[in-house]
Amino acid sequence: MCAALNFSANHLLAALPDAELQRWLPQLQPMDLPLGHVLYEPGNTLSHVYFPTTAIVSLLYVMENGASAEIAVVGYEGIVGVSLFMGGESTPSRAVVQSAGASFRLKAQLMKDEFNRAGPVLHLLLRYTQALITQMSQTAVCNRHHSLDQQLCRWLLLSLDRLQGDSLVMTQELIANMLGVRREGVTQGALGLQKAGLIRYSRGHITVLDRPGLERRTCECYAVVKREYDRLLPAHLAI
Amino acid sequence: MCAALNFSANHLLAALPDAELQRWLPQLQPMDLPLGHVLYEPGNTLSHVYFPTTAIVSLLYVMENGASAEIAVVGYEGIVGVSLFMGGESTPSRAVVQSAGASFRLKAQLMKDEFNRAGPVLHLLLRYTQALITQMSQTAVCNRHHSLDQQLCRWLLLSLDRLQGDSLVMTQELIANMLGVRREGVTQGALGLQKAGLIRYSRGHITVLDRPGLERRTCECYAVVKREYDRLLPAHLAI
DNA sequence: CGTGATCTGTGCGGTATCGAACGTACAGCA
DNA sequence: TGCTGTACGTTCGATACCGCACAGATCACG
Repeated sequence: MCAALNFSANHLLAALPDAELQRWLPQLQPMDLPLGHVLYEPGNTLSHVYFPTTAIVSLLYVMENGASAEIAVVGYEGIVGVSLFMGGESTPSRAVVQSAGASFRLKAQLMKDEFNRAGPVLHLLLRYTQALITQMSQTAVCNRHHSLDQQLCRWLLLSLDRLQGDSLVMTQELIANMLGVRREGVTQGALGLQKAGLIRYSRGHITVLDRPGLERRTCECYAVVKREYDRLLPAHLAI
Repeated sequence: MCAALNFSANHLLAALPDAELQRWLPQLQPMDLPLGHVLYEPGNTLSHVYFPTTAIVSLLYVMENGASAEIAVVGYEGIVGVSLFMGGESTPSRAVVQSAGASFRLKAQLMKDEFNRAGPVLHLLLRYTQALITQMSQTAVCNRHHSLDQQLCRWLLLSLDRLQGDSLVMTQELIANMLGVRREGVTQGALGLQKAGLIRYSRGHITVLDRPGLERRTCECYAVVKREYDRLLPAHLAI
């Protein structure tokens, strides 16, 4: 089956017990997410939650002066819209599609009802939320202490983990927006990585050539987040 | 009644419905938290959760090289140990008492049992957790984009909100640890604030003289977090 | 096949923060 | 009264990143 239409390509959906799955299936609405599509805006009440399968979504904070910073990234391992079941219904951040692809979505009320059954769904979603919290915390630490170069590696690895294959469609300008740095800074960093033979890129297409090399070059933040995702959302959730 | 022994000095405890409160009361153990006391270490399973009343607790990440960064701060409005009910039982961060004071604590198993009743306690704690998420996200943004000066103001305000009175016991060295900057940087910032007549300090005692002045000088991050706490944990939770 | 738009590379000055070292001042204790 | 430790102030060179300006390079499309 095409991954885009296979609900179990999202690990949270794949981890649902059969009973829940049967209830959800008719309500799960496949939805393609084009690059740059905004899933929610700061302060807006969510109408749906999204379960990416091949898409990647960035949680982004945009400041008053227009500068921005990525807070976390969500792919096939997660769900976009945790604030819905956390009780706030909205957040001060924005969710933008960082890499085009497929997803499923579920109506907000339905998601809340399912969550409030207080069964396995609740615990699954909360464990995911804790993993997300770790990613956000580590982003804060990384922003404080690590070089643009290291952060670029971390960002590439986090994206790579959420993609099939080893190439991503992403301009340096967009990466700069995510990292909250200048485009020129990303150019310098990417040049370094290319000269070191770790990546190859051209006009918005990046291919990772040496993943272990990237892992050696990045800061500890990547490993911390990875380890915590693996711990909280173990392999038996895999497809 | 002395605030330190009044359970309702913690806003989450104060917001408990009567039924829960009666169950909890015999189990709520008052506990003084001295400056620097570590409530949990990264990776360790939590034995208790803490409800600060007059104490302030920092969630801190300590890197491999010893550098550190504060991720969030918890006072009378919150609870230390959300990972317990989120399902992870531990986090990669450390919880340290930033300002000595009182708290109540509850045994981990008890907290989990209460949470799993899936009643008002669950929703209250999850709303608080979302507020905490906002604080962490905003810390990430602030670390990326704002000056040491602005962050110092933000930090002072966040601490002040969690204290009675307008003075705190805190050396510049400790503040530097929290913010993840050099002690000299804090000295410069504090000098500026003192010259501007916003604070007065000497040997580990800081008094805020002009709170509105601090609010004008800080970045938008403080207001964003404050607004979200007010929204998610509204005034009727107040003492 | 050319033209404009997009993406990437480069240079230059400015600034905030770092890292390290050292000087000063106050507080509590013997 | 003086000693000792802790807290705060100052300096200086190094550097990472910013803001701006502009120059190639490649692609999409008419």
